[in-house]
Amino acid sequence: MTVTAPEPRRAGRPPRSLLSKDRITGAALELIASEGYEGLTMSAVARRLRVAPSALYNHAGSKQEVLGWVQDHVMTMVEFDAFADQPWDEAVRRWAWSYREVFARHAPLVPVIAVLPVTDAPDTLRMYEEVARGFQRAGWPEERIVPAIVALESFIYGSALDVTAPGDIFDSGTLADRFPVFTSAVRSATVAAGAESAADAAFRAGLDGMIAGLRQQLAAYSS
Amino acid sequence: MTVTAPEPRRAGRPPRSLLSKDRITGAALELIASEGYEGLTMSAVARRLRVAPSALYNHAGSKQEVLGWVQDHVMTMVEFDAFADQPWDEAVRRWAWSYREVFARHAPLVPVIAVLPVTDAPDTLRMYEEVARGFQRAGWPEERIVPAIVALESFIYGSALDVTAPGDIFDSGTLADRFPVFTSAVRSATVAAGAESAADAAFRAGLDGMIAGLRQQLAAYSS
DNA sequence: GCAAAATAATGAATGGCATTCATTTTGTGG
DNA sequence: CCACAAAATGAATGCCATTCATTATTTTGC
Repeated sequence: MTVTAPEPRRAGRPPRSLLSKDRITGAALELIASEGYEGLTMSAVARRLRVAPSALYNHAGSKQEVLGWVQDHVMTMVEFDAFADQPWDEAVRRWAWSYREVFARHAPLVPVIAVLPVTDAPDTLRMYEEVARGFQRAGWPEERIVPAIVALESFIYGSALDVTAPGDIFDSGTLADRFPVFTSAVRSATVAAGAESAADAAFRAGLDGMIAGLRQQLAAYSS
Repeated sequence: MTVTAPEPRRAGRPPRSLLSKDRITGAALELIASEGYEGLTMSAVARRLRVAPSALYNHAGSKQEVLGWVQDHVMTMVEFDAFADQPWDEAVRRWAWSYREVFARHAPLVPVIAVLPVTDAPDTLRMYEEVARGFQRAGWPEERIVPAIVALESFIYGSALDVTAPGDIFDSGTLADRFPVFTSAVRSATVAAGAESAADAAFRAGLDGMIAGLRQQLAAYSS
């Protein structure tokens, strides 16, 4: 009985194309899930697709571009359906919590987003469209919608990074006695947080605050 | 007349130490100022200090550690003196604007901060101490101070990233007609922003909102 | 005061990375 | 059917952080 040989592929265009934007994105996502972002290299993606690294460059111009595809896919995991049937406050709250959770698991994407235009990211645009409609329905004047969304997003991205921080990030160590107020406040907050993580407590406080503050701006505008 | 030869240094410990934490940090900061963060490599730092790259590793364990030193220095550029003599709202506002401006010029540090403990960053701790005191003086209960600061910081970091985004980041391109509400809102916001950048408008809206929302939480707590 | 150890430099690797290029093969449109 | 585009291989490039053996100097312990 003969085992089918590994049979390394010869050079030259294969009968049927081995790669595509979707296949590359899929392999990248699998890799991220199993190895994390440190494991996301062009070589690793190629290996997973049983292809030479250089083959990827027939489909993607750069690793950055692949990251852009990943990013657009990750955006589909953010839940924004609450905007369809919930009051504005509640919809924003659910959207924001989901958004943060997704990007906390994809923190290395956060700095990428800032640089990446949304132009070729249809799924990302779909989310923005729905969110903008939710704001509109709640009575937001058109020119204030985008600033409000951007402000919320900025908070969400920053908070997603905060989730990945080590729990003892504020440990002042040997310098504690030089900074008594802060040191005591950190201890006190840790105790008060209880089961909830410090990051969750901060996100809750900030999000509720921002929603209240934005609603207040809206009310001021309406009157 | 003889020119003093370049005289390459021989191997072996030099009479007087050429490197130190401060000198390395200084060289890194100069490099960042002139070349940006892409130019910040261990080789470039070494070149600027007229030293072999490997010499740096007698003083820093890794590039990450150097980045930590840079980060602590950058933190000293954030202005927080308003907490000494201004009402809470105004002090927070000034601190936040300054904080965002500094880190917009050092955006690549933002993801680093999230991971980096504050333990060995005395200047960073100095800022936190002063800010915490400001909150305390304004009547904040001890256990709510840190979550509020973290929430503000998260927003600030996210907004600093937003500043570096290209102006047309929300250009929906050929897909515009599929997302009419969002597309129109983007246009409308751009017009309304006028001279002010879109990022500034969003930051203003978000910051004012969050300050108002936090103040409201404080009031609810006090009563 | 002297030997041993710690310190701090050089210079030569190492291995990983994204990316480019010449080459080969195959599919496709005029 | 033929030229050209598309899609693969494999070799090479250059950059990067980091390690290690080596050397010279200072510091420290006896």
